[in-house]
Amino acid sequence: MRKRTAGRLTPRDWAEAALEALARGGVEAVAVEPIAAALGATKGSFYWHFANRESLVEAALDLWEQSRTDDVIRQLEGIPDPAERLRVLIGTGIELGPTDRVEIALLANPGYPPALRRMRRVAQRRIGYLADQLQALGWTPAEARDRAVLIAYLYVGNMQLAHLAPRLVDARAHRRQAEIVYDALIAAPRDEHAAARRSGARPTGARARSARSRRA
Amino acid sequence: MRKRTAGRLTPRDWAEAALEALARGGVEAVAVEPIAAALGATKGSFYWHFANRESLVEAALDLWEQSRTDDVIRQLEGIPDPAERLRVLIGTGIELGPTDRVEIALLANPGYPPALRRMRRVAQRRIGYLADQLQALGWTPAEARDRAVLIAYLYVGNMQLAHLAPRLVDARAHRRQAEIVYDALIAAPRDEHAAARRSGARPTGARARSARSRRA
DNA sequence: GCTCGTCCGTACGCTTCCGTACGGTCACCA
DNA sequence: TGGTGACCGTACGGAAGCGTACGGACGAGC
Repeated sequence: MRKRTAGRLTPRDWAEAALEALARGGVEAVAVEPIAAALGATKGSFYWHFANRESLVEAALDLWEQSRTDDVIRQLEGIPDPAERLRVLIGTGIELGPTDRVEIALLANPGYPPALRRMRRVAQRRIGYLADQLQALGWTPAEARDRAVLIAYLYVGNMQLAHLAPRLVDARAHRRQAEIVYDALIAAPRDEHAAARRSGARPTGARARSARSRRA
Repeated sequence: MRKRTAGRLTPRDWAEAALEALARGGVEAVAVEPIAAALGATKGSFYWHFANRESLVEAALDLWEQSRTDDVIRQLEGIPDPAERLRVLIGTGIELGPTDRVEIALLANPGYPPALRRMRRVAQRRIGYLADQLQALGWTPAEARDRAVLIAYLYVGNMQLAHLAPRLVDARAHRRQAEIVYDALIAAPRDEHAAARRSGARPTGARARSARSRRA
């Protein structure tokens, strides 16, 4: 819905406007004429910068892919501790999830290969990165990968359901659930210190409870 | 793609054909003329049975909703043990997930209220049912609900990613991951017998491993 | 065998969108 | 200050799909 600021439009302007349309209504909403109207321009401008609608969709998808991989990973590079990286990723990831309507829209188009390719790449990079962090925490490569896949499932599922039924994902419930996930799938296999730290800070939490019951 | 069998078509015929279109290409693929062609009929027939395209989409959605709630639950009623019910649900649920392209297609249309309503109902019934089973296993209502939500996340995420990258979900990996989920989120909080049984049957598994490390 | 209601085909207008053709505008540079 | 090329608007043709109008076929009941 942005209006044109300067007199001239760049391909980037069109791609960003297309990304907004993508977030609103999926691939089918990336239509040249409505986007042109939203930009305060006409098709004459569009077909100067792009060959056809297809290339506009691909440009928008590229923008999205980059924001979901490189940008996120670069942002996490500042955090030295892999456990903390995972915490931030789980937290902000799920926090950011509901707002990422583009991904929701993309998950929808089973028959659109360009979107499929990018989703696949994003998923693989996510899982690879998660597995690396888990290995750094002491999990074997095989265990790390299985757990990374499960975390990716949780991420996607949470995003979808948060969008469907926001009540499921209020802040408190989300914190509780994140804690369960952390204890159940992430917590280092041989690092009882961290677990004790968390249990100490939150003595009635799930971890302390399940640990107790397991020792009983 | 079914052809017309008898001379006359029923609304049910149209709804089922629409459901197939829904599975293939999402809501936007539910178009009157193509479906009429697939049925070997024309729009003249369609507009006799339905007021407009909208009502056809809703009929298809109703068909889907029923198959995802009542039908599944009724099928599980035959299993007496709640733990076994959950095992079957996790197993066949994830097994059946990748084939359920309708749900994938529906998750895609954030801006379509009729689909949203039904997805919400399905999600809530799923979570409620899962929570009931978990309570029957000894979890408190609050814990059962959090875990049920997480399992629903896993279900949806698995379905999505299995569709995206089938290699992530080969049978072996899926079995391993299901076991991790079972141990981490489901296994009864006070029932160490079941855990021991599973550990005995699969001594090098994740549960035995993490249990050992937790006792160390 | 006639009638009537059910069911379906054909034909049409309307809208939305894609892509093309072509002419106009404006900055910049020689 | 005239020209050039980047940029954009207008106008058009075509395709796909929605919904309507209307007429024909066909079986059930009288």
